[in-house]
Amino acid sequence: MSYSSLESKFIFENALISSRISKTVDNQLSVHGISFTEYMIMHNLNASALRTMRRIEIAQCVGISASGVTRLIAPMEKNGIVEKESNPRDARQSLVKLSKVGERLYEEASVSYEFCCKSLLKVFSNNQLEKLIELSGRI
Amino acid sequence: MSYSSLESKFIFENALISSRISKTVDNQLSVHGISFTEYMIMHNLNASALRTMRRIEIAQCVGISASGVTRLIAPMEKNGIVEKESNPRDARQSLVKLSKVGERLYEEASVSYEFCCKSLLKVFSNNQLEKLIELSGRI
DNA sequence: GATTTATAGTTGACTACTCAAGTATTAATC
DNA sequence: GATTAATACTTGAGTAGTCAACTATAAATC
Repeated sequence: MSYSSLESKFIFENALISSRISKTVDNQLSVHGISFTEYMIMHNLNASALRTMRRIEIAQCVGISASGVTRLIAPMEKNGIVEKESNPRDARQSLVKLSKVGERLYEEASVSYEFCCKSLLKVFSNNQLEKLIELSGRI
Repeated sequence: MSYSSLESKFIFENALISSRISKTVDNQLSVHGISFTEYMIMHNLNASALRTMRRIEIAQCVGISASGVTRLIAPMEKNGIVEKESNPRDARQSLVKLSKVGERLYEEASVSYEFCCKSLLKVFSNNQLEKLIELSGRI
């Protein structure tokens, strides 16, 4: 395959690689009944103060739109993974909180997720991984 | 944000970065009326012998399923970008050929694509890009 | 050469989003 | 303090795929 530049080559290959990665992760997480995006949300909720975030914050840190969050959170709430809370200071906001059930599910799924990440990246040394993270972080 | 390992950190960040990249590219290509995936298909068709490929080959080199190709190619055919051909040796196959119109559209879109890639990756030297391509190629 | 198995592609039903427009509320401005 | 502008979120309609089941054809096997 011919490329006009290194840049276009990287963009092409990155698209292929990351689609393969997210399919693998999705597949691995499906035994817990959740998607990669849902796992990312749970990860961010778990790491935040009070395990609570605003919907717009969630959108930003998983890279989807506000309406994407609305549609994604609805079934998670129905399944008891997250709970809806309101901010008494601002009635526009609808806060999302990781429930006890969600916390346990997150911990279980994390085992699969970690395993999956390690096996996807097993060819790399820690040094190489750090280099890769540093480089791609600049994009 | 806390991560359990370098591996999981990379997988998370890669997902965010590549979603941002493909949104940017999609946006840039939208002035030509095509998506990133369509551009990738045209790129592969243009690079192949006789500018013709089987649908399964297309699926593999852009990372989508066979049915995804069917649905993606249909409107491209309607718009005259590609043409359907058949293989006299194997009646199951339905070949896809880049038309003259498609070829010109590809060349025009390539200008935008190249520009977009370069501006996304302008922080990197050629050496760094090669390192990045080499490293991520191992995944 | 009939049957069984594999391959190429399509279709229906679904998921996971997107954008544009709308509602509700808060903040800024006059 | 009324009006305007901005923010937070939801909703309807649409896009870009997925998977499982199907049809058609070709290749392998008996």
